[in-house]
Amino acid sequence: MEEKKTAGTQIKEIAERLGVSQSTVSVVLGGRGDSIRISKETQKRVLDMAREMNYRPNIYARRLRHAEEDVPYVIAVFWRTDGLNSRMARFIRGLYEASERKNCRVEMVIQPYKPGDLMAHGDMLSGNRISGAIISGLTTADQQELEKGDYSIPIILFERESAKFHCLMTDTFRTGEQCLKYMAAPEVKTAAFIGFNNNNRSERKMEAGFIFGCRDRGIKVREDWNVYLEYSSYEYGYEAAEKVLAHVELPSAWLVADCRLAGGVVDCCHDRNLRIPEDIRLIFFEDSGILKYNKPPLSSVDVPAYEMAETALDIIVLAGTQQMDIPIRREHSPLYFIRESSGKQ
Amino acid sequence: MEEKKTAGTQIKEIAERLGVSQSTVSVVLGGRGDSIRISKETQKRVLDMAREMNYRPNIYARRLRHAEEDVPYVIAVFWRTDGLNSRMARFIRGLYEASERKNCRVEMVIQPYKPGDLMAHGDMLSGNRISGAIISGLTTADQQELEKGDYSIPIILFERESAKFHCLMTDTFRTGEQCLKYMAAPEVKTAAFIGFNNNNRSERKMEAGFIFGCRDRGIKVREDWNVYLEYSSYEYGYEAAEKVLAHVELPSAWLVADCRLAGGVVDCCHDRNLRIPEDIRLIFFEDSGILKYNKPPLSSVDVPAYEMAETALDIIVLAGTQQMDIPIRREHSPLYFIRESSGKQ
DNA sequence: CTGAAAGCGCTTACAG
DNA sequence: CTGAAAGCGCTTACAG
Repeated sequence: MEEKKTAGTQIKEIAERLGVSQSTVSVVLGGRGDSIRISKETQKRVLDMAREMNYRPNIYARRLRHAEEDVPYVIAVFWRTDGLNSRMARFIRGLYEASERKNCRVEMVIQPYKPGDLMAHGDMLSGNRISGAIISGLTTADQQELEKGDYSIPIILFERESAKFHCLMTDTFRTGEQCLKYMAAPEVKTAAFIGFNNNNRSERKMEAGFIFGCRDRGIKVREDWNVYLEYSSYEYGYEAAEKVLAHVELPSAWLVADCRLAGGVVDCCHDRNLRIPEDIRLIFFEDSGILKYNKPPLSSVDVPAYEMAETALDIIVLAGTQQMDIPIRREHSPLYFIRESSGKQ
Repeated sequence: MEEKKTAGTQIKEIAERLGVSQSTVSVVLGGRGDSIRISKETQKRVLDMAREMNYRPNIYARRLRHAEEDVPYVIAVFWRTDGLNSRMARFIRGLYEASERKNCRVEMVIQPYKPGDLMAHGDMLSGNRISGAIISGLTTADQQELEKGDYSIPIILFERESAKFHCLMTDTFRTGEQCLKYMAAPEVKTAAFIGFNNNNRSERKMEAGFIFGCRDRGIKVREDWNVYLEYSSYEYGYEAAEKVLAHVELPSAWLVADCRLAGGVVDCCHDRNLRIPEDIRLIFFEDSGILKYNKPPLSSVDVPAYEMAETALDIIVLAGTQQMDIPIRREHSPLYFIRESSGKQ
């Protein structure tokens, strides 16, 4: 009465209904019915009943039973569905190779989530179901919900500030300054930042660093020249470039917060007969394959996914034994890919 | 004596060494020492011993203990480390969204592997540790090793033929024919295929389809015009284009087996003052972001990762209850992205 | 050919 | 504040 049963069917139930023993059911369901010489008829009855009762084996019970020699770290990687791109793949690779270098077994569970709906997978984070979690692409709302919970596993946020969880980030303020530095030149008169509406602190700091860099160098930049977009696409990039061009004086230096805007930005400049980098200097955030082989090659700056993966693994391993009351906060330097579009050095 | 113990430390051992009970150790290690009011001293002793003995909790035991209401399918996705790109991310997304549509819980474990070394992770496939496996990027050698084993879970190969495992593929012969059809025109005189050395049947069939299509239309194509590369990169693409250009008569139509060659191929044509598509028509295999925004936009054909993910999930769910003696083989139609580079339709 | 029982490693009432 | 015991769902010797 009191005791709640699990929702799913278990082997025991199948056995009871059929009036056979658990082992018989287990063996048949495990595909070893023939080798153990269970009668064909019994096998069929078991299989039919399993189907009828919609039986699904509990993988965790099986694994426990098999008692693996070397228990792996089970690491959940939460990634936004709209960010499932090559950067995610790079991160996975980084995590894999870090685990090889450290010679520790890792099982990577990738858990996509819809922005704003992270907590739909909240049960994964509680009850010690995993060794640790890495969460990327968090929105402010998701983070608020997340912070409400109480977790006993290490949780690592990417590019987000938190007093409660471990944070791995790039120093974006400095990145903004540095990007301006790469593009600055005596002839550069104005600058602009093309970013997003979504209230992301990390990006704001990049913008701030960029603007302060401009101030230091006497390059004009005004908040109302900057453009804030809803979304990243070719079309938005084109439109953003048009808007900026309505204001800035040439030559100008632009820091663009997402490489998926690159095609549109570059084409707009081209359509207006503006030369890159002579008239417009450009650096994009995130280094995708489109940039390097553009004419001219486009400069970019990217998150060091590879190193961040290694640090994340370090934290999870450490948290395995250490009691970590104070969350770790680590800033990595970004990766700069300086090519022609930002002007000659 | 007989009985083998697991390699790792268990809570029981810690408790024995410390002369306390398992529950005490469990509670402290679970981070609930304070709320259960275990003395600070005991807590410290437990924590220290756990560290000393290098204790790592068995996640599977924990999960079993928590007896989740709804047991998920645990699906391992094997992916080659050198192929961890946006296509993998797209596939993960396809699998995730398919699981949502079907309303069935899926835990995706992504297991990167080095080509030629798949079986280093072979234990994951045996002993019913997972509900099913999807293997992408298999080399011939890896497949041979794989076929030797005996598995009771559904294993699904991507773009590989097998009599033993389920196979999800695109009809590449037809793809080759179809690509030629898109590029064929009265003025096209010759054609060439740029591919790889690696003996991949799927690609060979694409080449064959392409060549037979040429034959049907009286377009000249000779095996020694075709180029087979070691690797995919800008440089190899450039080099390949140079080699082909030493032979073919213009205008010509090329089917190029990997989009990462695109930059080099396009630049080589450009450097020789050849126009796309007037002099050279091009279609690439795999649709990456570089293609669409090239000048001119490049045509491509790609694997329908999204649909394949859905079919893969179907198979795994089906195999959960059904005894599937005969492996399923399913051919999906590829996705064509026909743009300017293949000539006007 | 089939069944009863042990046990994988953990957590959690419950009793003291 | 701590310990003994039950049990999560499964598989596998072992005995019949």
